Amino acid sequence: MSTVSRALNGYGDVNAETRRRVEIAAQKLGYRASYTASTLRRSQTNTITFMVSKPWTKYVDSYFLGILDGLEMALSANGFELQVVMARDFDLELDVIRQIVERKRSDALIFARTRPEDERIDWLEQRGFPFVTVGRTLRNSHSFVDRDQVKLGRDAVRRLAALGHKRIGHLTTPQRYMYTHLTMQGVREGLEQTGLPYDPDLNVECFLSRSTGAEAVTELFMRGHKPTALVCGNDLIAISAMEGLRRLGLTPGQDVALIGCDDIPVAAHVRPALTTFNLDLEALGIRLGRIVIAKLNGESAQMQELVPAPMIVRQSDCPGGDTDEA
Amino acid sequence: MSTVSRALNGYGDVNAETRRRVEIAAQKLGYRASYTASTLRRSQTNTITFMVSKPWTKYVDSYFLGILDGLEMALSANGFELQVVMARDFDLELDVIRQIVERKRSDALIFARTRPEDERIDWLEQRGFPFVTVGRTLRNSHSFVDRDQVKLGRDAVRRLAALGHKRIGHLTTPQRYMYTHLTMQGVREGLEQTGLPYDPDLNVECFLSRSTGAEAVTELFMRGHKPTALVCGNDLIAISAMEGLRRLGLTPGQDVALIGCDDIPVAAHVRPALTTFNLDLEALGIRLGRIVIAKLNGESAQMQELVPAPMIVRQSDCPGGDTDEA
DNA sequence: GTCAATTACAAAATCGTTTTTGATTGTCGT
DNA sequence: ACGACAATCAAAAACGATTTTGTAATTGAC
Repeated sequence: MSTVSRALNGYGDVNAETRRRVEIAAQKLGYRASYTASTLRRSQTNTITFMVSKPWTKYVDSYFLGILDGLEMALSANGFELQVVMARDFDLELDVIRQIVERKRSDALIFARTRPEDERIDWLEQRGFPFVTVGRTLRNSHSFVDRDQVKLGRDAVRRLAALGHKRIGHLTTPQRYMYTHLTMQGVREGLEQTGLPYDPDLNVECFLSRSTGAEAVTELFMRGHKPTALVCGNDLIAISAMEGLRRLGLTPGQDVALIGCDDIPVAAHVRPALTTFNLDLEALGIRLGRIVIAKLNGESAQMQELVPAPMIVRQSDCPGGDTDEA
Repeated sequence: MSTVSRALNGYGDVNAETRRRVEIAAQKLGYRASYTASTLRRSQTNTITFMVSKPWTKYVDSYFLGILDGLEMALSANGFELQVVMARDFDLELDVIRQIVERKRSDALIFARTRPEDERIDWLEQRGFPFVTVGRTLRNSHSFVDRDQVKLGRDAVRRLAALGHKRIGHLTTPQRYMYTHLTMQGVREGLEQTGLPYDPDLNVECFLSRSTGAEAVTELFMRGHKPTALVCGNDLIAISAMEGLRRLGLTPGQDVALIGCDDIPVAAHVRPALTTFNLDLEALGIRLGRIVIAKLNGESAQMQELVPAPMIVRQSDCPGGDTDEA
């Protein structure tokens, strides 16, 4: 029995001939070690858990799936299995985490959509349970992978400014999330660098769970500060904003420039084709996997990586008619 | 020890006072039964596994996530946990399934994207492992939930025919999948019912993993059979097809009518707004969960449910200029 | 008051592995 | 020829729960 175990797990102390015999017997009998029993004995699950949070419904589109794709690749290459669990509501997130950690269901945890102050991170740090996040927090005391949101915001504004725009609106993602704040910071920096004034009234917060870009545009124009360009927190917001502009009798990509974010599949196919920021989600997932594995191998240092988000220029970012002077 | 177990699991044979003491002690110590040990002893995992298959990358958008949302709801309400695993490639699907079944990681399996002849189903049926699929097969010998694809294809054609179209193209999803064949059957039935001839040359197969609608349109028009309307296997194909039509100098929703499928979030925001078929993925997930639970409770009958897919009429299905007679 | 039944808890067996410890055999050097 | 050592394998302990079986105290019936 013990010999079989050692043979199948490739340990020493077992004759080559014996090992072979064990292997063909296992093959013939269709024997595989019970995952449960194995996990119980060696106290590690060989499983990494990715928690996907609300709102993760169809509106977030590709975001999680892309990451998971890369992550699975990195993990399975190292003998780990990827498990995905979902928290149906914000309130349930911590419960889900506790369930996993306290019942010892996983070796490490990964989750995205970090908040500026994130209780999930506090809780995990306190217990010393290994985890990595997609996204930063205010403290940044942990390991993470993130897109360079600040640069992204800066780049968007600088491009629009270079095209001659003077009043640049920002349809932001929910301020609950840290990445929104980083983007906003980038936008401010971009304005500063190009000598444009920062006007908080040009920001409107949108939801992730509904296409609220159109409403945001209406709101923005009703306030009276008519922007000639819009930085949009994601592509869906941008596409919905186009709709809102049309309702106001404006032509998106002609009267008002738009820049989206994420480069979802339809971004290239809408009219005008959306200028946006791409992100190699799969690569991000792979990095995530590498960091987790390093952590489980005893690497105790914080590993923090920022990945670039290149701009994909299409047609929606038209030159800016400066309506004040023109 | 045994008393503690029975107290915490709510069994009899334990004094109310003792139970209370156990509970507060557990609370104070933060004790939770190890999932692994518990699973080993009672030989059931209380976990249902959903396998998501290739291509499941960003192009499939919301499909899986919507189902998972509903499924999680149904399962957690019954004390089951949902686990998601991914097969990175078609070849790996069976391996993943074997891994789960043979290593006893899960009580039941769910997966989508069934094929006309599906070896996964054969394998599972042979071992008697509980499973439910999203989608049918040629034999339909198992439990499933599916959208009424035939009716969907029929409805699409009938609507277009009623609008005066005589040559209706079909940009199909990959023929590898069963649902594609069912839709095609529906399209044929629709043509029959409206007295239109069926011309296989008006079908073009598209990919899920890339936006190939535009190429398909080019192909179709190069063949010489210029359709005045297009039934598209999914919304992304439809939106990409619009692009292809424009390249040919045609105006989608005016020169050529389009009907998509799935009602992805942007469908309402593109120009022309896409007429498509909706599907309540969450409800589908809930049904899925109910069936699985019934199966685990010893229900041995095949449970097969078809859910309707209502048409969402927007602007892309314009009246048909019949170019032959006009 | 005696015996059976009930209640409440404790002890021991069990689930299927992995790991530790123990035992047997053979080899080698001196 | 003897002990040391290596190579193999077998036996037993351990992982942390649940379930079965056992036991003591209490209750109830006659």
